[in-house]
Amino acid sequence: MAAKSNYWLMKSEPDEFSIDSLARVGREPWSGVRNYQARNYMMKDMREGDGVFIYHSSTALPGIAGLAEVASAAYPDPTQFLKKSDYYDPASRREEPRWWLVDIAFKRKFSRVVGLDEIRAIADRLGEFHLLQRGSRLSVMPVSAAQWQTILALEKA
DNA sequence: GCCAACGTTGGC
DNA sequence: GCCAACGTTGGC
Repeated sequence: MAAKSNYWLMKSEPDEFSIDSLARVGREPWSGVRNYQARNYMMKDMREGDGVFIYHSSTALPGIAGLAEVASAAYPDPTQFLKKSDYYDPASRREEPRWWLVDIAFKRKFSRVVGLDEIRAIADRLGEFHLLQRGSRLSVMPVSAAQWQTILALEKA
């Protein structure tokens, strides 16, 4: 059996949904992912209790803003069936939903945002990391245990 | 606001 | 099945 990652990074634009939003609500369905690779990670590989870095994108200081954990098994993203939703997908059918998600629960806001520039500066210690790959756009990606620990230490640095 | 990179769509 | 056009992402 293939080893599953126990750690993840999930991107969000803080104007839409931030670590503070998550702290406020406590728990949130991670709706709106419309990329098959990102969906597959949520649908097939995530397990309840897995650790999640919450990453803020498209903002003045892009970087990791805090920690969450996977709080549910995967289930169909309800927004795909809502005609008024930005995430409505007319091609998806209830008998065979195309888009799946998991719930995410708030764990901790970082004392400071660990910036993308800082993470990039230690790229050689992190090894292969999708976030740092050229043209990276994936919004849900695996993080190795070593990367998880290294980035947690960076917060305190 | 710009633009490079990427995924998806659709004509053929 | 190819690939140009298009829309989106996301850092800068």
